[in-house]
Amino acid sequence: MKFIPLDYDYFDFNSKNYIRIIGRDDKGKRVCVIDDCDVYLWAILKQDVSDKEIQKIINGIKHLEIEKKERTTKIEKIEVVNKNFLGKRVTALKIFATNYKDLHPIASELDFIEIDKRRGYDLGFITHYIIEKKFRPSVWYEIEGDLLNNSLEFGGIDSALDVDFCLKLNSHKEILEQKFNPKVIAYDIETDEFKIGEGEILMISLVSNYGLKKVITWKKNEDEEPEKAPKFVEYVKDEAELIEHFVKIIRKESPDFLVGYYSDGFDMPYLKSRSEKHKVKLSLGLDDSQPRFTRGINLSARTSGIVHIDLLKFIRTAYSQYMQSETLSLNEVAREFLGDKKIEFKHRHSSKLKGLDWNEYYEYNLHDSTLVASLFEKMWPDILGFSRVIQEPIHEITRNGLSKDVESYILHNLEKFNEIPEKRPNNPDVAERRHIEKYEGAFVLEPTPGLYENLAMFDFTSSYGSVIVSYNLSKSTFLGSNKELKKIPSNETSYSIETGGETIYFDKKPGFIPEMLKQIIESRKHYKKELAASKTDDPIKRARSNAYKLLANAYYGYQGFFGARYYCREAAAATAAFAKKEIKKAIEQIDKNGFKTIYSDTDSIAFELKNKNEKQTLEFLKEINKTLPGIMELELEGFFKRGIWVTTRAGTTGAKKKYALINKEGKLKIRGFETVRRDWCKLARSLQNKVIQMILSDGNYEHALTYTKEIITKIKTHDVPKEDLIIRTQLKKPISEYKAISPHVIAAQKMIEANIPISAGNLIEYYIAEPKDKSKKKLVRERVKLQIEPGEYDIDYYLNNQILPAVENIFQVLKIDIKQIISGKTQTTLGDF
DNA sequence: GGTGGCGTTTTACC
DNA sequence: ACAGGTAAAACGCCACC
Repeated sequence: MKFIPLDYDYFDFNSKNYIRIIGRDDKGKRVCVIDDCDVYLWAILKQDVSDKEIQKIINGIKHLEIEKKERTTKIEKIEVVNKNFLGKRVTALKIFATNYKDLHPIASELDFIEIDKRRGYDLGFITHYIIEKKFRPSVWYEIEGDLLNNSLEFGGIDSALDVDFCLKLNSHKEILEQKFNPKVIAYDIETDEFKIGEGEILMISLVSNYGLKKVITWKKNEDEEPEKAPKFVEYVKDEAELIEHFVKIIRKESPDFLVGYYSDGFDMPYLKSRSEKHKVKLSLGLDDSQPRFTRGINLSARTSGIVHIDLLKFIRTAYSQYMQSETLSLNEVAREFLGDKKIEFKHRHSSKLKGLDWNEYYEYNLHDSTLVASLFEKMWPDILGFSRVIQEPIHEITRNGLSKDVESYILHNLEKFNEIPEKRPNNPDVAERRHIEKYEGAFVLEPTPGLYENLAMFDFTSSYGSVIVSYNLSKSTFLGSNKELKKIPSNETSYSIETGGETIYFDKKPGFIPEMLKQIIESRKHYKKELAASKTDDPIKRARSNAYKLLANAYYGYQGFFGARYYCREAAAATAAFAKKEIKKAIEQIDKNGFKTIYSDTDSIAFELKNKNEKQTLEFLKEINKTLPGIMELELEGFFKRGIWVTTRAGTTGAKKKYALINKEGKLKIRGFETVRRDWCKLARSLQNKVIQMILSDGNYEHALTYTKEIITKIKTHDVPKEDLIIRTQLKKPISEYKAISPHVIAAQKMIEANIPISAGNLIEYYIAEPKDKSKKKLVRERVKLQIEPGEYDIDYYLNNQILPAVENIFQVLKIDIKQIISGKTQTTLGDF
């Protein structure tokens, strides 16, 4: 039969590990596949251990047993194998045992002096299985096996599972490109208290991608006539019945994916807590099991056989760095991806709702699930693509961070290099790495403030990634520094770079990490090209391209990340240093060839064309690319009609990471300015945006100045609506942990006093109000008010701390002193002094 | 007890 | 739990009057 594996789980039977995969066949039937695989770990031997000694070790460990309450784990066999570890040839013992969970204690028992390292016991059984059997998630297979039909094998697993077929796998063969339309249900709960354990679940909405659309609720107002409720509403008796009914629907529909938004942290734990309270079973699993929660700071909820997805988590790692949205609220994310938005609904406690208010509430609840379902449809190609590229199941792919994604990719590709996996760092290792001094990072050129015309911008494609590949920078290729090496490696065989006052060396013989990254970058290029060439958009190909792009961009950060298996601070430092060297070289070339560099940051260079035209610039680009090392490549980011760079607030130097460009079509590219910062009020941001836009399109300040004066007048006459003055700042940690009590901390305290639940991660909104007593209240935080608090805004604050700083430096480039205009004085020229 | 100056903390961006 | 670089606001603290 044809089969696509979706949900991976494992169980023990007769003390051995079995994998249980649930997926679908091509007819849409639910299928469960049982399989097992070799379980082993590696003991890497020291160099030149004799055969006799090896035999002695084997004899010493082959009778090793790990006694556990529920099982005894034994060594099954031991092989001697030639492998690579961190690029070096090693002889290793492949020690097969009966249970993966006991590999760690076995490793601890291997205390022979000839054994150098123990590896391969900390991958997690599912990852180990996928590597071992190459039965990869989210890919179609032609499979063959023995049907289990009320069989007693595996403790009667098939009869306990709610699937159409259950079989023991004999063989599997990948099939190319077969379409898969998953069955998806999005869900969302509404409660009358936000805190888990303190309120009741009022209603649950369910929306599928095949027509299901429901709100289940036990809340109806007595004076409401039920026939007036929308058709999609289904009433139940009470909260307990609500949960039972929800479970019944999910189990009956048996979707592949149950999708929520922040559902790992809210909906699922809430459901669990309420079901415990009412002593009803939340048996969402196909094996009748309840959701399992992984402990740790970040809750994650796993339902057996039905993959539970918290879309928020996937969005955070896969998209957020490329998104415009300032928060990851469902509302804003839906607006960005779907152009849709949440139905406005003022949340009130359920006791305050009456009559037809409830209908609005139902609609609102349903709409949230509709949004989640649509978002899922949009993101599904990426989820599938990520799962296939990284080779981890969808449950993991949708929750992992970038470092985990990179690491999984590496682990699943080690075999091509005959590599034994490196271990996870232990706590002392991590602690030590975290305390190592930071290394020097990117190069940022200080711009000369001014208004420039006729510009171009180049940037390095996958900059750091291409440096890692071109200079072969990784843990396994790092040779050491001049301070510790007895013999300095030659230029023929190594790359060298200065960083932190020493010279460090990397082998030229390609290492497996740069080689893998090279593959990633090439694949990305390949898919991108294919996409550009085809007339129709292929979401699956686009997704693959996206996955490779994300991986390529995260590799550098991964090597410098303290939690990484393949952590290598030197490789990360060298990457930054080589990138710096290359971009400086490129700037030199640009200036030597008749252009004039204005600004550069990390991997991009903005310059004036001067007397050259666009065609000549592109020809120059081709030429410079011929001189770049390895796979490094510059590309054109764009041509621009005009651009502005300003001074810092202190006014003495050019401000870095802050500029605005406009192209011939009038499209703006604004970086770093307050316009793009969410912790500035709307008024200041939109004014700055307008001013930038007017100056860049006109090339002079007349319109911008007139407009600014209008805004100033509005502020002075208290004519600005409060919502335009709201400042939004994220609360990054619990209130008690703040050493400096800034305005947003005060606002957060006020919210708690007003019974508005907030916690770390929330956006805090407030405005600065006029002080009652003008003489006192010097500090900004003493004038903080929440939007719901009555009061007038503080004119001085908004003029001097929001409006003025937003436009001052921009006008200053055009020699206009906006400060004088704000303070109401007439313009003075130097001549007046 | 207020003020100026400078360092520190904090956020958000590149 | 990817990295470092940078601007800027506001607080915190101390010397000083």
